[in-house]
Amino acid sequence: MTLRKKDLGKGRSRAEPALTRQRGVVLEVVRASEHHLTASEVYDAARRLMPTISQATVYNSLRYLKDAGLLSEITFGNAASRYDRETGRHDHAICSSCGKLVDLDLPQTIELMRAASRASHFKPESIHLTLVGLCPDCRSD
Amino acid sequence: MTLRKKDLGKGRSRAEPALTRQRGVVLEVVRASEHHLTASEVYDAARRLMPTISQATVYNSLRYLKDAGLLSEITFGNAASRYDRETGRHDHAICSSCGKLVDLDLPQTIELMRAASRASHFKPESIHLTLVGLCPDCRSD
DNA sequence: TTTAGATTTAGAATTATTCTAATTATTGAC
DNA sequence: GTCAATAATTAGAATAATTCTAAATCTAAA
Repeated sequence: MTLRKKDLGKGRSRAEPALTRQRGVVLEVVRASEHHLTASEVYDAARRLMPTISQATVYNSLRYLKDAGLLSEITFGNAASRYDRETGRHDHAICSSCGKLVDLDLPQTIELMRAASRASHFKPESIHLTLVGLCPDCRSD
Repeated sequence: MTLRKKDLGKGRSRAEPALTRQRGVVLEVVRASEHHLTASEVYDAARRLMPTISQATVYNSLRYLKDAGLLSEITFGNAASRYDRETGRHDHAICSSCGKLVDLDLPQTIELMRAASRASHFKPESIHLTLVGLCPDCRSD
């Protein structure tokens, strides 16, 4: 995926700036965090670096960065999306008690993608696996 | 899970009606549908059977029925929840083009639950697997 | 330097869902 | 059946997450 110019083939070429200052800030915030921030948490942190940045720009930037493959979005249940600096395919575990969300990597998941594709007759694009359970801290309530 | 009386062990027992008329209507609507309705679609259909039912009651009923194990809730991305008459553990496939959502059953998923539990050290409760791809109708756009 | 198109901004709008307070229904006890 | 307690329903307000709008600003290319 190209991040800079886009050749239109005819007429004047379009301006397409790369990472703007605000997008850079949003990316930095996500990259700097140990855990997976919500848009609202990203907004709070970004404002500390750039006090004039707007909420809409944070949302737009998160979408842009996700589409550019520079971060990924995690959704679960009806909770707010969280953003992950990890962009390779991976799985998640979420604590049903405290909400803690961790990344994990199960090589077997990719096999299930093929099995799911066979069973559904869908042309596979991605697979999403989330374990729900009690995290180490919460299992000893 | 008991759906009727609850014995409190001391003092006066609590009133706890079983399936009320409106809950029955909501359950019927979900059971009657081939696909997976959103709360708003359930509300529309339920109103045809019981014109005075309120939006809040539909939400409350869906939650009640889910907790009672009579239907299940499907969430994906930031879209509205969908409700499924299928209550046993199963997986889903969702079309990235038209949004079609289908149930599927992969026996292997349960093994991944154990693997995920081992990798994360979470005490496993449930596992959620969703394939994203192109449905048969959309793969030939 | 000009200009087309992209980006940002503040704030309004939308959507899904939950909450509130008043009313109604149901249960179990008498 | 009547009564009191509790639960459920209702309409509408409130909340939360996200997207949209329209105007202002920036950027890159000509």
